[in-house]
Amino acid sequence: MKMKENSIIFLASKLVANANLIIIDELKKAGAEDISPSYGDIFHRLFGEKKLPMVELAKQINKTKATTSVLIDKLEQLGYVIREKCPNDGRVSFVKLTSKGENLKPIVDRISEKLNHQLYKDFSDFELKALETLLKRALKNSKIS
Amino acid sequence: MKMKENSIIFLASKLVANANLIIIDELKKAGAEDISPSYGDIFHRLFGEKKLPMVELAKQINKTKATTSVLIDKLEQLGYVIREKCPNDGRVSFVKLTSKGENLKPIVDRISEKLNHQLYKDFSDFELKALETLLKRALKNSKIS
DNA sequence: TGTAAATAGTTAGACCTCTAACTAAAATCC
DNA sequence: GGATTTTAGTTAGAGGTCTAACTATTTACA
Repeated sequence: MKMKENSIIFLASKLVANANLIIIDELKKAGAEDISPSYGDIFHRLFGEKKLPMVELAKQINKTKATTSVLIDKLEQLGYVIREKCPNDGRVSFVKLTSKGENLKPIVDRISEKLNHQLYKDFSDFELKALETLLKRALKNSKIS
Repeated sequence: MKMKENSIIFLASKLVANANLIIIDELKKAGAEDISPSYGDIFHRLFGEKKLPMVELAKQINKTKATTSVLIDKLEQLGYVIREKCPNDGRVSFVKLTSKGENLKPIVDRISEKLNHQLYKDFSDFELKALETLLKRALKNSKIS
């Protein structure tokens, strides 16, 4: 049972880092150099004319609302999203994609698919499922009690 | 085979994030509040009177040499490590722990062990091995070609 | 041998992320 | 109904990370 360093965490963090490198690389190839992987997650949640309050978006992308606010600043500057005041609740502002943002959908979808193909190309369905299940269990154990 | 978002990468990154939270928490409890998880990796490589050139250390902890240099600055300021000029090669400076640094070994070891116990508490040896193996394969596939 | 190329390390500037402190609006509750 | 608390969002300041540009030293090669 003994392991040199926390090798699973170590492996996982390297894997995530490499996946991010691939995504950045693909985005660059697709001409979307101003986008970084953090934004991919945001796009995912907003594709399809969805609009989300900042806090809700933050929760979904697993970032603090402060971080999310800054990310949206940047994305708004670049013209990918806009903020829209909620008429019912003066505190809330919705975030939604502009058409420039929606246009990124095919690119993001393709990158996501390509990434899956590359990372798990030699995995059987069973192995893929097993990896997912085991990670989920470790993740559950990692929740702060 | 189709998956909602890259769920494995998503799970992995959440797992790593949670593990880091746990580590930070434990370090705080142990009174080493000035240390963050990035440093844990550095300590691991240096425990036991080892001395490493900056570039070699950077490679081992999977960071750029620029980042490593800054991290070592901080650690040197705090008195955990020192730089030592190499007599044979004027370009290299070794990094090594001070006694204050070496004293952290039991704490870091205990945290690492505790983390393992928590994350994989309900894993059989087989499952643990499987997770490691599958991650290694995905990691290998993720290498930029 | 002497110039060019490679290597070790640092610094500057940028980006993502966090926590803490703040403003503004809404909900709660005597 | 008015004071308190909660909630949404932003801003400021800090830390970790990166790339690019730089210095200094060493190696290579012609």
